[in-house]
Amino acid sequence: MQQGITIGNVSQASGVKVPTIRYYEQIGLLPSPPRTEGNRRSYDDRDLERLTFIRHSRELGFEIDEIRTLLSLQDQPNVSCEDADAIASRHLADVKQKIASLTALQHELERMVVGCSHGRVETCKVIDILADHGKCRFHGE
Amino acid sequence: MQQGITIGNVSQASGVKVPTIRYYEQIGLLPSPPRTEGNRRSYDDRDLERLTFIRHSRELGFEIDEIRTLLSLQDQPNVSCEDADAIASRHLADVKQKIASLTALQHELERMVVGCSHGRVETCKVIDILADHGKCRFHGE
DNA sequence: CGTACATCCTCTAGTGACTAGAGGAGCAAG
DNA sequence: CTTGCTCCTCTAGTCACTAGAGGATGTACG
Repeated sequence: MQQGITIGNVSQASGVKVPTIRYYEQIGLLPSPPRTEGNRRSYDDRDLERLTFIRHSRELGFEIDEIRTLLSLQDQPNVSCEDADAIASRHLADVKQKIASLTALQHELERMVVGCSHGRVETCKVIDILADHGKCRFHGE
Repeated sequence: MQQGITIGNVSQASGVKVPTIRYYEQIGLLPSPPRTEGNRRSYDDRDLERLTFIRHSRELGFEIDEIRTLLSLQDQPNVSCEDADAIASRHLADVKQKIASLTALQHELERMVVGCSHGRVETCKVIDILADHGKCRFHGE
């Protein structure tokens, strides 16, 4: 169990930037670590794990509040994982929805770009479609 | 050419909320309209078109600065539409990238949810994968 | 032991694109 | 004339950071 890791090293190891780590501490997502004589933050392996968990969760698109819940669940191994399952499932539904919406958007943008006359603005499909909602097939989100 | 439209009506017609219209004016995206004697904003059809253009562009995910460019292009029908094409193409590339990333994310979340034991946290795949980056197949954006 | 230089500290303010709310004025209908 | 709606300005809050100022501490080298 390593102790006394500096913020710079825990940042490197976890992939979370130094100011972000301090920000997480400020909002209470990461516990305030003990300080050295010179007032520097002193982390241990447990903090590194926590930060890695956070970074990974953020990469997967979870919000800070969701991560708060997930972290507290992680600390209680005997509790039902129902809540974690619910958070992940809801998030999955969001992601699916977003993909559907973005795919519709992609088709619309393709139609715009392909239809572009590459000439003057007057005959440009890009501007044309944006100006006239009726010509657009995208009604997503 | 209708004139003297209230902010409420132009909001209804364009689908842009009243405070958002005022915000667009503040950041210079929409020109400041003339005022009535009672100091109310007085819009015309041209403003409505502009707002519709903006709303539609926002729905398609364009940023305000991009919309600024697109709007100024729309006002110059004889200019080459190269710039508009470039903006749309770049945006299309972004969207494709985002879809790819979200799709990878979707698979990872599915793996988490499906693998969930629906029992205690200790054996929960959701928490497990989040905690251990090595078990995750998602490494996107 | 001195001196660079890297790393750390706190604090405030800025980002994008709005949204919420306070506190007040104008306007149309009954 | 009053009720209730819309409108006005202004400030501050949202989310998840990021940037920068201004200063203290720690470390490597000569």
